[in-house]
Amino acid sequence: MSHTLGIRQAQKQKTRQAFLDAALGLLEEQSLSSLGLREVTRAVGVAPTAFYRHFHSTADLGVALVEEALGSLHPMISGTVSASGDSDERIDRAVSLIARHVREHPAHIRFIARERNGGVQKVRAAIAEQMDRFTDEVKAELAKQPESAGWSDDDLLMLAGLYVDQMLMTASTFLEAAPEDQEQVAQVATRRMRLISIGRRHWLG
Amino acid sequence: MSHTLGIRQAQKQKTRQAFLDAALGLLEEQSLSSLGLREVTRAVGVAPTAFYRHFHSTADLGVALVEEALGSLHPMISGTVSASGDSDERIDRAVSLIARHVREHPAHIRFIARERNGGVQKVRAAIAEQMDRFTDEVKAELAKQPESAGWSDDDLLMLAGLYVDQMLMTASTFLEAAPEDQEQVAQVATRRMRLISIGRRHWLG
DNA sequence: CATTACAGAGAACAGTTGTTAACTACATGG
DNA sequence: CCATGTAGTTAACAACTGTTCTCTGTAATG
Repeated sequence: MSHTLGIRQAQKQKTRQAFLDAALGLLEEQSLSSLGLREVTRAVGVAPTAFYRHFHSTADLGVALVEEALGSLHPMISGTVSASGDSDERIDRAVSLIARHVREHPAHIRFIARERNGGVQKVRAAIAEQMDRFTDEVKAELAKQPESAGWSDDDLLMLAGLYVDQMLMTASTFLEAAPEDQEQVAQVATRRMRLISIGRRHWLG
Repeated sequence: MSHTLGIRQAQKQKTRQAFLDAALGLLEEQSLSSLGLREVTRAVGVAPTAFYRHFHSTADLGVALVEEALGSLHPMISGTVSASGDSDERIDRAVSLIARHVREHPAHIRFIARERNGGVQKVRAAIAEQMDRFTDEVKAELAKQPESAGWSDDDLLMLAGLYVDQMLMTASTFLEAAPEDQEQVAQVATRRMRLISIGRRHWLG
């Protein structure tokens, strides 16, 4: 299917990745709508014009970052929902999975949380689309569980959305909390999830 | 207490308000971190240097906007929690209060939702502080209700935070939804709140 | 081996940015 | 009524922005 690509395309992808990495770094202290093209090329160590070989605009770069960031989030979310064990164990595992992901990819989380409501329409749309995708997957996973017997599609979607939003908010809270507060953030997040799970158990009837 | 202030200070406050209004308008299509000082003065119709008579920087302007936006949100939140009637009636009323607030102050909601995780540290901090204030008030209101008998302080705070976050997210969703989708957004938000309320009822024991 | 495609460099453009200093007009307080 | 304080103006600054056009080196192609 995909054979080893020539040293030319390889170098190009390498540079492109350097753009993404540099941008992600710069976006820790600002929003995408204030990210300048020259700023990025300077950080990469390349001429301003080289930017155009890879992206039409910084908004385009942002859309590419959405793919990367939410791509890395994908396995985390699946792992979160499909864990085995009883409800409390599943929740604990989910929260610590989130905590780990934030530790390993802080810039990705920051970017998504920031630009989800950010000033660049195309990026907001890209994030919304991917999050809808996630929600659908979570919904499918939830549907498999015995607790979901008798649930309508709409209600399952509602619950899945609630979980997904909660996960992103939890991740973002981890990100901004000082190291010594991480444990408390985890506890509050756990109790939130637990309350939602209880609501789920008593939803019908 | 506050007698009529001189025509001089009155004019100053008027100009200051013009800055806030203009900025809020400009921020519908960008984030605070990309808002330029000259951009704002141009929109107000005033010389760039006049800006410094009112704010140190655009970040400062942002902090002032937080006060204004969350000040307008304040009565809405109180009204939301302290409504009378049974649980479902209260939820319906809360959701339509939110919908109305979004209709009347869209720019405020957009600003808060956008800058809550935005690129300007001082503004993020100001929003977090005010939201914590709100959460405390909601917690106090919840504590008065009979359903909260036997609840610990920590759990009440957890629940209050869950409600507050949910309200802001609902508001932001209303904002981005097309007019014809507003009703469905309201329904999903209602069901989310209902599920949380059910979780609340069965939290103990 | 000759030709082509193309990633990146370099220079230049008009327009923008934040900040400074010295100014003007005028409401206010003594 | 005069002296003072101050909201807003004007002009100028160096630095920065996105974009265009031209050029160079070299991997890929036949």
